[in-house]
Amino acid sequence: MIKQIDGFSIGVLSERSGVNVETIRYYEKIGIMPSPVRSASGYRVYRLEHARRLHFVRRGRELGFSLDELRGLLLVVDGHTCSCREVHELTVQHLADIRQKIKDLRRLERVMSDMAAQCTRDLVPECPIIDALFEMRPGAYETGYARVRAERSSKSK
Amino acid sequence: MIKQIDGFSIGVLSERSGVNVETIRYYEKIGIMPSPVRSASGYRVYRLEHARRLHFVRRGRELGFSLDELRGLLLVVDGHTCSCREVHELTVQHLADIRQKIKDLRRLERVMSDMAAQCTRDLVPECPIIDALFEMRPGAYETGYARVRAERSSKSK
DNA sequence: CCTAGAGTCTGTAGCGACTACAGGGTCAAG
DNA sequence: CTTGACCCTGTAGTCGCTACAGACTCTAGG
Repeated sequence: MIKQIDGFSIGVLSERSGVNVETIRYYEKIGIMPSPVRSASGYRVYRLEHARRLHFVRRGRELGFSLDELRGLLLVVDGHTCSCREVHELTVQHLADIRQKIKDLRRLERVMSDMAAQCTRDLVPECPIIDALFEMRPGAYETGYARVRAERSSKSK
Repeated sequence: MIKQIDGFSIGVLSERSGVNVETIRYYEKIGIMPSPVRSASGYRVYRLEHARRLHFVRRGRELGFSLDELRGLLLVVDGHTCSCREVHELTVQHLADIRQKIKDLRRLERVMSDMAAQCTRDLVPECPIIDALFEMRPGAYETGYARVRAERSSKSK
């Protein structure tokens, strides 16, 4: 049975939470983590509540919340002003972002695997991957610019 | 029929490529884009080859290549030292990264949507989303740290 | 008791990939 | 000749850390 009596150092907190020592100090500096009590020699002394909070932050980061979003969530946590609706909204928005990102990455995956598949590896001097990167897909970037360009060109002619 | 006679300004290149003016200058500074000829008044004068190259870079960025990776690809492009194998390797590695990212995001999506679904929105004072963030999943972070922590704790006892 | 090594402190600078000014010069239209 | 859009350089800011430098403190071994 391990007795964790009172406080522990930043190094222990770091190991316990898996968050880098420097990162913990950084979190303190930007107000994500509260300034803990200091020992006589100026060392930070943490308690279980800090570990709990830091775990919350780490978990939130893993789930892709920005530190700013976490700050908001922590306000809810701290102030018991549990405006559950806001939290829910943030979560749903975040979820939508994730789904969009997945969609984008899937499209990307398709393009990349096509590119890789076309490569014959050293058989021809031309590289289809390089070519694919150079290739202009019409309509991709010309949604708004083509017109402006045409105007410009005819004007400057 | 539009005649693009000779050179064009950074603004035109920006519109044409969809890359920010500042970003183009930044690319020049870090050696991704070559320094173009200057007009008498010091304005950058670009040519089609620049547009082509910038398009390449933009496309690569869209596909998630880092500027450093693109630098490598551009070396291949420039030096005709088309070591196709390297390009292919880079692409395959990149593809693997993308697939991993998709996997991670899917897991994330599941967790997030579970969290959102559990939320009863203002019915109870406890917020299941917040709770979920606080919740310690055993085994998630304790792969390497638990042992170390146990050692430390028993040592420092 | 002394010393070596590990841990901690503050503060600053760096990363990637930009973006946003500030404070100037230039150019074309009216 | 003025106005406004464009361009120039250079620097500082963004996000979320990470990596020092240079100093202090603590602990275990000899």
